[in-house]
Amino acid sequence: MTGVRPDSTAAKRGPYIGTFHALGASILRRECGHLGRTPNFVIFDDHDSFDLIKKSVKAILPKHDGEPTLGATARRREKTKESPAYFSAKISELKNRVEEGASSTDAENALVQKIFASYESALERNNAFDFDDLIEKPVALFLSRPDILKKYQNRFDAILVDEYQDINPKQYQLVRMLAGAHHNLTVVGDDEQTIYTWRYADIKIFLGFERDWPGATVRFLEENYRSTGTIVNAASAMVKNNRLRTPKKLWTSAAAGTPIVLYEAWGENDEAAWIAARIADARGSNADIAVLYRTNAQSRAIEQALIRENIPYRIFGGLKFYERREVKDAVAALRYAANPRDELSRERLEKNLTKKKFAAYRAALAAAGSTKADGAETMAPSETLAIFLETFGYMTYLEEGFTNADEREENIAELARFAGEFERLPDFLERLSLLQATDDENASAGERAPAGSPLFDDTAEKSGSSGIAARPKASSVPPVHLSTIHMAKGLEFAAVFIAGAGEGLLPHERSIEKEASLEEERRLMYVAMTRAKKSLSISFYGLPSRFIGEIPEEFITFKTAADIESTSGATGTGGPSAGTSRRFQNDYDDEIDNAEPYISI
DNA sequence: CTTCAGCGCGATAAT
DNA sequence: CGCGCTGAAG
Repeated sequence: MTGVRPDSTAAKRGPYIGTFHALGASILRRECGHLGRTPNFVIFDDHDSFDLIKKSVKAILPKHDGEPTLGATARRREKTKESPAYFSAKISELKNRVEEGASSTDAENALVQKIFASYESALERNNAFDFDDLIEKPVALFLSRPDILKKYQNRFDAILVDEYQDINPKQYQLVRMLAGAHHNLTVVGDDEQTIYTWRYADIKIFLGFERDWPGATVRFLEENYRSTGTIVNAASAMVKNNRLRTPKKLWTSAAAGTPIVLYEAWGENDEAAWIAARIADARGSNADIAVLYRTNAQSRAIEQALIRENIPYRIFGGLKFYERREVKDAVAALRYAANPRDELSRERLEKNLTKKKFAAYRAALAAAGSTKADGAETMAPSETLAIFLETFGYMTYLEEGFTNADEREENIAELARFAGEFERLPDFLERLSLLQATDDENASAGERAPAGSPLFDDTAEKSGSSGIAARPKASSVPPVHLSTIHMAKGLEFAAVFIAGAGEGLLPHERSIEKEASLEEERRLMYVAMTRAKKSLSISFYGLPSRFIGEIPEEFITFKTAADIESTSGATGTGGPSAGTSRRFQNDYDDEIDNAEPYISI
């Protein structure tokens, strides 16, 4: 979301550019006093808030322990109702939707409300907000305090929302409030690319724009300036199979270009090897290349293959850096130092690293803090981190307790390096909270650095260069981009590989039953395909994705692992039992290997 | 009261 | 692989 002031004030201040969550965090930083928090509040990530919800559930629900042998049935029951996961989803829904009629039964509702209330007070007690709060709490505040809202309405003379098809009701409520005075609102989006309904994105908001904003001007952009004719036509034909869509006729004046290459692999390692080999061939000619996949776990095989071929890559998202155990421990220590009310972090440290060591840490903090005017909260992050490592004997702990201690130590070192970029602990922690998966080394080169100015001049919101990344790279060729399809939204690459385009993965098995979620998977495939400018390759193993079958044959060149083997003079003339591709495989792929090759185009 | 080792289970997508 | 639970030892 972007807010602009075109007048003289704006010229000085510049536009604010940020995600909804970053904007919300900025607002809360200033206004948290109205919400029972102090400005050093922390932002709990999903994991933290889930833990907190679990505690609320445990405290409120009569525990149904009984016989230990009946654990299986109890578990099954937990899966549906009474489970922390259920309440977590409910609470998130309550925070993201705008109040309408209650849909569940009264009794169920009462229980949810009770746990919700308990969770909310726990958050406040911890001086914390969760992710959903970053939008929800500013909205709630603006509802009760129009005078505060006015201040923010005056901050922006114009607002632009990008990727508008993925806005959710609470975010929309925030936009309506901020644009409420001047109605100077521009939105950009494509309903065909809605891929976040599971985060409560609601396409009705997009479609209702003209109704909500009388006098709005709508411009259609049906000419595609990005991709070759082949890619545009193939993707359009595929996505036309969705029932829920607004008809459009996408076109391009670009040449047809090369056909889409479709590769049937034996298994995920063979697929990865094929992708890596093709990238190795193409490097130099294609400047930017991406490998896109549905689930983060798929990156592992591809990473290994790229390493084998000596191809530098950058991975986006995935097993998030800050979710690793050692990073979480260190961050918990920092959070606690900044915010002693953070019980969750305290408990983590006590449980993982013993209470005794935690007590030593707290004492060391107090000692260090007493030499400072403002206490420990304003220590430099590096300083606090050093105290943590020292008092917990953390490096020794890693070396003694883990086989991959080296890697974990490197992660700590990386965290320390990053911490060194910040002077104030709260700034560092906020950056970590919002950073999440979108770490990007390029930001330090200025490319993706936040271009906007702070929300208000008086807040010292330092935007240090971000970047937590640890991947080998060299050479002048840009590294290959690895990410989920979700994370590639809005990006483009000369060459794109879509990996794992088989039934079960894309569409994902958890989405094939309901039509709506299946159609979202199809839009996901559409997003993936249309990231490519010149060259698109799709690969799979096992059953090919139904979406592949929806691409007209004329756009596709088909290859199989067996083809590659016979043309490269290897033994085995195809057939699923050919053993030569074994060298790419490991034990996990057996079931997949034995599947019949099957193609329906 | 604290700590630790052992076991069984579940694991889409992410700000 | 990372968790929560268990039971037993420190």
